[in-house]
Order: sequence, then C-alpha cells, then structure tokens
Amino acid sequence: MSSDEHIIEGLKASGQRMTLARREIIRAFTHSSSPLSAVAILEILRKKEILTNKTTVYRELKFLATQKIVRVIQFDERNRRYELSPGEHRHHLICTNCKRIDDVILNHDLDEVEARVQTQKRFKVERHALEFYGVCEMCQE
Amino acid sequence: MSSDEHIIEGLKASGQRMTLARREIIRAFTHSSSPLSAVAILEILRKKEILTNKTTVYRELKFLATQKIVRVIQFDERNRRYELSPGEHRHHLICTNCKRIDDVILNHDLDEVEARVQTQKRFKVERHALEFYGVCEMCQE
DNA sequence: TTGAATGCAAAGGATTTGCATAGAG
DNA sequence: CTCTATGCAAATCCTTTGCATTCAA
Repeated sequence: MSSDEHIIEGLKASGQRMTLARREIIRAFTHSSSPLSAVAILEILRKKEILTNKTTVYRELKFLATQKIVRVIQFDERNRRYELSPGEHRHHLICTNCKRIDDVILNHDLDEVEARVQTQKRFKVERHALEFYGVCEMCQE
Repeated sequence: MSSDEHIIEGLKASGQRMTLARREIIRAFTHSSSPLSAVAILEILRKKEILTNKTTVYRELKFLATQKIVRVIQFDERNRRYELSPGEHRHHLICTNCKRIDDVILNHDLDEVEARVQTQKRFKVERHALEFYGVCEMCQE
C-alpha cells in the first residue's frame, strides 16, 4: 500500500469521512518532497482540475493537523507551510537564493544538545525545530 | 556605556537620526530577555506613556533589521518577533504551556552537524535556526 | 533647509468565521 | 437521514503603503 493510501485507509478506519478534497490534499503531500503552503496546494489541485475553495484547503489543513497527519512549520515568511508529520526526524535546508526547500534527516544528532538544555536550563524538551539557511547545490554553480 | 547607549551611539556615528521612538524601541530590546513582537513593543511604549503609531513601530523594526541591530524570528505563530542580533549564537526555549520564551547559548554544538549537511547534501550553510519546544522549569511544578 | 521620520487612513495578504447548501456514510 | 464538508462572502489579524506633515541635524 502506498503512503497516501496508507493514510487514507487509516483515516477511514478511525471513522473519518473521505472526500475528494481530503484525498487529493493528502496525495499532494505524499507526492511532494518539500513543505506546502495553502496556496501551493490550491495551485496543485487547480492543475489537476479539482475545483476547491481556499476555505476548504485551510480547513482541511487544520483537520489534518489535528489528526497529526501533517504539522505546521513556519519559516521567516509570511505564510505557513505544512508537511507530513515525519516518522524520522527531518530538518530543512532552505536556499536563500532560489527559496527551494530540501529536507535532511538527522536522527540522533541533537540528543546531546537536548540533554544539555535539559540539565542546564531545567527545560523539559519535547521537540525541536532546526533549519539551515544557505545556498543549495544548484545555486552554487 | 550600557548596551542601549552603545547601539544608539553607533547609529548616530553612522549618520542615522535618533528619534524618541527609535531610542525607546532600542531600549525595549536591551531590557527584554525575550523576543518582542510589534504589538508587544507598542504596549511597552504605551506603558511608558510614549505615544507612538503602530506604523512607526513596524517601520522602525524594519529599519533596525536593515541596520542588523535586530533580526526577525518566527515561531509557529501568526505574528513576527524580533530580537537583538546576537553576538553569540542564541537559540530559544519555547514553553508550550505558558508560552514564555527563554534563550540558551550554544556556540559550536552544531558545527559537526552543519559540516555533515554541507558534505552530504552539498548545501552551503550560512546560518541555522534552532528552537526547542517543551515545558519550562516553572511550569513543571 | 532638507531628507528622514511620523501619523492616519486605507490597502494588502494570509487565515478564519458565519451561514446556508451539498454530500458521505 | 444525519452530521460533516463545502462554497461564498465577509470579517480578522498582522503588516505595508500613500500622502501630507513634522522634526532632527
């Protein structure tokens, strides 16, 4: 079962309704390697000739977030982006030139730092967000 | 010379004008240990009975950012926050309970991770942003 | 005097809400 | 049939812009 079907079946199994918009938004995420904004999703659906209102997209994103299927991430931008809630721990590489966003997986690299924050500041870390800003391979040429 | 005076004198020396609003916004930053939003600054000025328009605050924040005196940071929130451009490398501890934001300084802890991103993904890292979400000391009680 | 800073009103862009209707199960 | 999802318009919130006026140097 592909990952979009997996999510869709999971939702159905938990008694949620499956609509065209919901299905297609989930597919948009499973087929994208980078975080998507509401506008980006609207654009993807428009290209597939699936007419959807932006209100629906915003509401669907909120729904998927409450279901922990996607999560919100926010860069130094005006608008929010969303991405599939990662099983592995992902971080972002944001190109300051072309604005492209790539992912990198760093599983236990921050464990030590987190432990230090925990003891030094008595702050109980639940999660962290780490983004790298710089120049991507293509823009370096 | 205190740190606000230091910034103010630096600006004057580089030929920038010094107005009441500018001076007080700089002071708001040097006297705060956590990042400030435009609304928060407006509130601080209002309490000091310094009448200022929000437009001025937004414009001033933009100005201070171009002068590299402050920098923008954005959490999973709707509105932007700004903080003094740090000499040392700061990160944030964001309490998911009381929303308080504290800072932590981690100078070279990410060097190794950055190096790996650089070689693995051929991404030239210029800077990074790292935030920890969790429960602060006070909220753990 | 002169260009930068200010205030106000209005515009903008992203996101949310109210309400009536359509559609999934 | 019932309750959720949808579309549309309007509202909200944060931020920016245009323009005439004030003010620092």
